[in-house]
Amino acid sequence: MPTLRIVTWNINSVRLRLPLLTDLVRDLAPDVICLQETKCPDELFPHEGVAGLGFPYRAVRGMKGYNGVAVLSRIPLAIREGDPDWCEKGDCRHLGVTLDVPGGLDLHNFYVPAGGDVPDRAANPKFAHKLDFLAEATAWNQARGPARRAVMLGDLNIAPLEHDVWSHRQMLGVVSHTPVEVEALASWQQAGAWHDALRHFVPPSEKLYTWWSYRAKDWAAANRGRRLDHIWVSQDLAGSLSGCDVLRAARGWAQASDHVPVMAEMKL
DNA sequence: ATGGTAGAAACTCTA
Repeated sequence: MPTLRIVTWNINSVRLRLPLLTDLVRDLAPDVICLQETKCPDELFPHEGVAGLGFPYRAVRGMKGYNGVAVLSRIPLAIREGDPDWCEKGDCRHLGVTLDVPGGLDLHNFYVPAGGDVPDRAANPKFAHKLDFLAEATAWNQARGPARRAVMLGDLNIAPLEHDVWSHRQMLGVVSHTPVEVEALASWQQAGAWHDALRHFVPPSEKLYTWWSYRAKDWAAANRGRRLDHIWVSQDLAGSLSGCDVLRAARGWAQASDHVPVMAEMKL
């Protein structure tokens, strides 16, 4: 039974942190790596460096300065055509591919808008964009029906559960954990009947973070993290899940991203 | 109520 390891990581500049991918590959041995915030136009993507790490199949969707997603794979893949241009912005926040495994496997790599600082749709256009993006994604999944043989992952910029943040009470008014965002994410998850691969293994009573702010004096001592990065699988794959990992040590690497890699393993 | 840090890019935006 072939094992498939999939990693999602908001790398926060693929060119700056290309050397850290070596450490990620060493520590997690992924078959597929999904990146967000590559901040790199496609013509400048470091293809040779990534190929040298053992990822001959790559799909990239980047732009200058902001956003950008990429899928790096040991397994052949095809870029999905016809997926939406979210909020008609052309801003490189989604890349859908089909992996060439027996039976095929759809993989959707998302970078959901962060949403700015003020959790008010009327006062803050970035928050409105985040909610609109989530509503579009929900409608998209609703129209397609429950996902089958599919993985949905990325930096979703929402920490949905009480123990996905360091203090539920103190975070209720902070963008990423407000009730309106949490409800929107739950609607999306329900629309696709997605199964949370990390919480499949880690009980909801246990704290679990994938992001720690750059602004803390000592991120590890303060440990005021949030679980913003997610891996969801379709219900038909839930029984195939065989493990997961959050590479917390990556937050302590030299020139670290503020997000750490998150891995799910399944026996296909 | 505010500022703290980081990256890309280019004198400012986004997170």
